[in-house]
Amino acid sequence: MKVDSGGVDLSTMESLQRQASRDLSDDDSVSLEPGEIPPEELRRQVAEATAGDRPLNLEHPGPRQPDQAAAKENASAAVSVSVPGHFHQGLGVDTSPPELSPESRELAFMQQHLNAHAHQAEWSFQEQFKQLYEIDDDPKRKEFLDNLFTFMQKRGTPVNRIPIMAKQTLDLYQLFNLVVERGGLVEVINKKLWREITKGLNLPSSITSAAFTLRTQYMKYLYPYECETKKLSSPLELQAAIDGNRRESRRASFSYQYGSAPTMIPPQARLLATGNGTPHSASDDEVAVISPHHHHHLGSPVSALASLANHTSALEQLRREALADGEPQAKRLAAAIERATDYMFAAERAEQQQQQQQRERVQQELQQREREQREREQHHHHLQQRIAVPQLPAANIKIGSLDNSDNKSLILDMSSSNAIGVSIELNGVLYQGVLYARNAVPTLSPHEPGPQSAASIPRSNAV
DNA sequence: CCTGTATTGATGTGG
DNA sequence: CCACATCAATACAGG
Repeated sequence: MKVDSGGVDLSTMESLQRQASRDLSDDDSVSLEPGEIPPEELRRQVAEATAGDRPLNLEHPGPRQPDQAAAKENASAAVSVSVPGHFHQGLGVDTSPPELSPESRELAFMQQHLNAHAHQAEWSFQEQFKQLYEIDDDPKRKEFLDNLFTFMQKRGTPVNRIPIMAKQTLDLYQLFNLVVERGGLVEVINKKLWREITKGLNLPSSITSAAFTLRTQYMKYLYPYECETKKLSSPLELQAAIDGNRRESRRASFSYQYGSAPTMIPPQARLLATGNGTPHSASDDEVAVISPHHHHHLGSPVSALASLANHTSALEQLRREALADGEPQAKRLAAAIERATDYMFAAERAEQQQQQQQRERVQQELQQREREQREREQHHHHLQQRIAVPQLPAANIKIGSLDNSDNKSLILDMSSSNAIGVSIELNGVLYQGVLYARNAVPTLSPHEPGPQSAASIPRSNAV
């Protein structure tokens, strides 16, 4: 009934999966306890299923996506062995342990680590990966996916699920190619080339929101990689492109979150998304201290934004709780948090721009001073240091006197990448606590779905 | 059951 | 009318 994307009949896979789910209940060979199946056996089974000879009895249909079988319970055993990087390797060959690239090995390690704590949550993920690898035989696909997943893993936003579109796993490889062919995500948005992309992906036209969905998925799963490997655009350009398309009067959202927090930032906190630039809106009685001396492991704008968004989502939670309170004071607190959030993004963006400029300056200056050795060295050193300034939003953000009328203060300790210490003083009463990131960045926590839940842009993404 | 999240598809809107 | 943005409906997972 469906598309043939890339030479492989996907309907085959569907029926295979359906049958697999049927077999689930009455085949003992796989419904073993986790750990009982020797790796060789698992690999063999995966290979068999992969080769299409016989369905892998590890699936059951999920009501939401009947075609996306996702068996957790019975599949858990297989999971620890079948790491994404392996699937293609095991394709119809199995027998000997596949040669793994260092990346794959790392991935494997991490997955195993993860699975040790989360057998359950992992199968659908594995299944989705398998499908993605199997869409066709193109060796470049394997290479691309390996690189992509490794990259995402390293930057702290591991791909824990494959997006679904039109009841099929979205072919990230194909999507990436199609977009890059057209000059990258920003170009595609600006030139409105989504139609071509959806055609290229054989997506049915019934998905009227295809353009939007593809864009959001791309931003989540592929854009960082595009930035890294193709350097076709910058996040700021992307934001500008999105803003350019945004409809008037609609609520702007801080769309580009780099695979992190959902978009529940209140409208007031979104001046950044409105396009007219600089963070102006903060009232004079607010003070934001942004001190970027916290070194982030990746030091890229990408991770900085992700981290920032993490923090922000926690803040947003706080804000809502305050809002839900109903007390006038709490409401004002909520407003204050909004402004704090606003400030954080503003500051972050400003800082990134600044650093971009610095980098450019560095380039120029380095060329200029080619001859004057001594001076050059000084500058070099100096500028190197400036480059090295980490881009994490802030170690400490302090907003004082948030309201003219009362004495309040909000202090955010963001020195940890996974938690925010929050101290709020309201009329002499001190409220204090720690907000833990819901999507802890590099931590492989069993139930923590990394980017997938976090990065989603779709609507009701309340944290 | 409730909440959070993911996905789909209807509807609205600007060009 | 097309192409896209937005949002409501729906459904699963986990607490």
